[in-house]
Amino acid sequence: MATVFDPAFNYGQLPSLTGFALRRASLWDFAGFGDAVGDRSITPQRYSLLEIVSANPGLQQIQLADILGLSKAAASLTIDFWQKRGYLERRKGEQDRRSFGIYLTKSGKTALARLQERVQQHDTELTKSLSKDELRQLRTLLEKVYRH
Amino acid sequence: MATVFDPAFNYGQLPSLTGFALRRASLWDFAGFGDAVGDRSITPQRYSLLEIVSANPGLQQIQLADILGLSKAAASLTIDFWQKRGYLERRKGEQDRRSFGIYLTKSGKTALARLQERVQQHDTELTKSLSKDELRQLRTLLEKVYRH
DNA sequence: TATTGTTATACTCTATAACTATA
DNA sequence: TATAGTTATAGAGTATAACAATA
Repeated sequence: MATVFDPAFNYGQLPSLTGFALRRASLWDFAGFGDAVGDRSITPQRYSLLEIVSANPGLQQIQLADILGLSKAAASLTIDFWQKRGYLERRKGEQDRRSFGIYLTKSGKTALARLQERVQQHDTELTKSLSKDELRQLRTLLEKVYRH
Repeated sequence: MATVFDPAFNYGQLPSLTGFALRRASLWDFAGFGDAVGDRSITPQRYSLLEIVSANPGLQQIQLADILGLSKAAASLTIDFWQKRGYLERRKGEQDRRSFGIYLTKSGKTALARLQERVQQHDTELTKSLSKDELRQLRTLLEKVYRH
């Protein structure tokens, strides 16, 4: 699939940019993600929401939107996506009846466990050319970049 | 803007994934790119095309599409974007009159030089929390990831 | 017949804004 | 009046397919 780097061409200043390297690595990851989890409609973005719901049961949709950097409309649609599959449910808030708490369903928990395995495998595959030590280094350096 | 990481929430398994870290760093870069170059319609993707044309004058559109992982239609539109600004031109091929060679115009060269400066600054800003040595390490490790 | 590039069309993902229901 | 969520709509950016020109 997607050409990530073709040595036959000159990339000009691009190889001197860390942003370009980050983008290529990220696209490379993205390109294999859907196949790795066995369903191309499951994107890293959608998977992230499921993970965050799992780790923080009962969040409001607007909070999920904030965490993921989405509009509330987009968050709503992402929740729809998982709800249609029976993995997430909206529970009417008891104190504040305008809002919902978002929860994994029982089958959502099972499905997520299976997804986590495959995502883990995919991630291991992504970084297979790195030693354990190099992997730890990479993660530390990446965190320094975005955790300003 | 965009929340990249909010310590108030639990990110579940996500922080254990290198792919997730790559994505966050890349989005963080992307988020500031348009403002850094002073024009939000200039995306990393569009900038990349301009760079590659500059470094490989005369490529066919289909080659640019290949390098950037785009359809030929998308490459055509990206070239349109720059051509409308007077930065790129299509020159009819002399041997093969079906195709064009893509070239920077004179004002394109000037504009690119200015863009390169700003992109460079943006990239420096992106990685300002890393020492020279750490930056070199990061680049080496990233290359290992996507240059399988 | 095959290939380069353009155009038409459609799809996905996103945001904004208008709306409903609660507060 | 303000807020949580939904829905309508529109705008990017992408791909595929049909097309024109040329090989």
